[in-house]
Amino acid sequence: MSGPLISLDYQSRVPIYEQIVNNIEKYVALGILKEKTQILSIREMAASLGVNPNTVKKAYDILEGKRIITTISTKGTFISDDTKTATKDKIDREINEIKNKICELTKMGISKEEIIERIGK
Amino acid sequence: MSGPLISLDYQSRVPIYEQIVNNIEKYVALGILKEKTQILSIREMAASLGVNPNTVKKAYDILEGKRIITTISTKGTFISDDTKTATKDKIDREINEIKNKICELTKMGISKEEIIERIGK
Amino acid sequence: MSGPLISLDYQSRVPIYEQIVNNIEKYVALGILKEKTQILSIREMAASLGVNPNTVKKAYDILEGKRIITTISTKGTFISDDTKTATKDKIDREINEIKNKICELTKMGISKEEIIERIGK
Amino acid sequence: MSGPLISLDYQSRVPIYEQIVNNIEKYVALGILKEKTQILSIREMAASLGVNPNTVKKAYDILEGKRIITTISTKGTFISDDTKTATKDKIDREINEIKNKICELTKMGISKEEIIERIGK
DNA sequence: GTGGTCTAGACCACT
DNA sequence: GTGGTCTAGACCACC
Repeated sequence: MSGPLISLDYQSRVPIYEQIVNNIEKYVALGILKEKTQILSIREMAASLGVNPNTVKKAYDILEGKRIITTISTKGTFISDDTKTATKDKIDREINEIKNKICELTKMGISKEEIIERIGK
Repeated sequence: MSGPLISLDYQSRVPIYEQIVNNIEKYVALGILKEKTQILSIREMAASLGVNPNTVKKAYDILEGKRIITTISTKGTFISDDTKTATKDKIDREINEIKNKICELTKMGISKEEIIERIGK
Repeated sequence: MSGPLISLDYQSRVPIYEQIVNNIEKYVALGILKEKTQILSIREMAASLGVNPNTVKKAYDILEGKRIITTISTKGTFISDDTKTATKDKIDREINEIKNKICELTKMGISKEEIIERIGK
Repeated sequence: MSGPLISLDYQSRVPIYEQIVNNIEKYVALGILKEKTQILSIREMAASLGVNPNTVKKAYDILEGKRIITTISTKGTFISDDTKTATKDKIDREINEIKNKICELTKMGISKEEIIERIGK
């Protein structure tokens, strides 16, 4: 079994397990990982990334807490039946962060027009 | 001597000294801390925040490296004479992050119009 | 041949074979599965639950040990002639667990009256 | 620094880290561990229980997820400022479990009076 | 000293 | 084979 490429940055302050979480979250949001799809087993994922299985386990635990994946012992790990809420949450969070940043910029005296112009098309 | 409120999040992965740096950088960019203004001494800042003076020292060292503040022996610590470049850098970084986030959202299938609408005015 | 619905929770820490045991124990105690009734064969049960026959085998072995079911070679598997002791044991265990829980609640400062009220009728 | 005794059962199917969670949850619900109290550090707790620090870490992570404790890096671990909701949740769960058990018993043909009688006063 | 992360590897139960 | 737990111990940043 294979899967989409997960990219890790070992220099980042973001821990490996969280990068794995973010990557999978992103692929689910992008629709690349579809509901009920089986994903790599902990051992496979660990081998493919060159990290320790425990690190992958921690990532999977967090994803399970976020209801993005479901784990069936001795069967494997699967994308949840319903990923819509999780995806919606992620989008909401992103929109909010953009709002905050724009808010900060306007407080610094940058006009909305200027922001839009600088962001480009 | 007092100063604008610096907010610390002890749960954050961002170290305290860096949060202090970010806070002061922000207040300078916002024009709340103006050029040549004297800011709290290391000891005062440490006391007001309830953190170790070494932590504040580290923050001030970094701010000095970024030429945002200047320490004059026996006189105290002051916002630099020229904060324009530092502010410009910060704005550039913010704009870039917004760009990235918008890029991610469009990849998730959210149209530019929808993003604009959801951000509001 | 069919039978009452057996519900499995793959997320539970309780192993599948034990969940099967508990389900059948419960149906016997409830009188839904009556004495001398024939139940599904290992293969049928396995197929109907979508689990491995070995898992069902293990459950049936345990039930047989508890004298709740009896297997007659080439004939099939049946609820035992006498299920009263098994049922009585199960009730005793339940009562005990309720006692323990009430005990914990009172230690937390919840009065007997409050517990009774909150449980309802 | 010391703290209330935490009892572990190594034979139990309930993992060590979860037993630690349950113990601390219980002490908080009982009011033995009060809000803002500092609890044993990961290393101290590990030493006092004779388990690995990672096991304690996992327990503390879960408790933090349940907002029962708060961790301040380099400072230590503390009972949350507000434990009322957590305690209320725990009580609600207990009540619910009692309800379920009573429900099962009545379905087995045990009358409410009989249950009350057997539980005792 | 504190917590946070990660590795390496073991053992277990379940299927 | 799978996931679940646990140990032992390392290294790190922060304070």
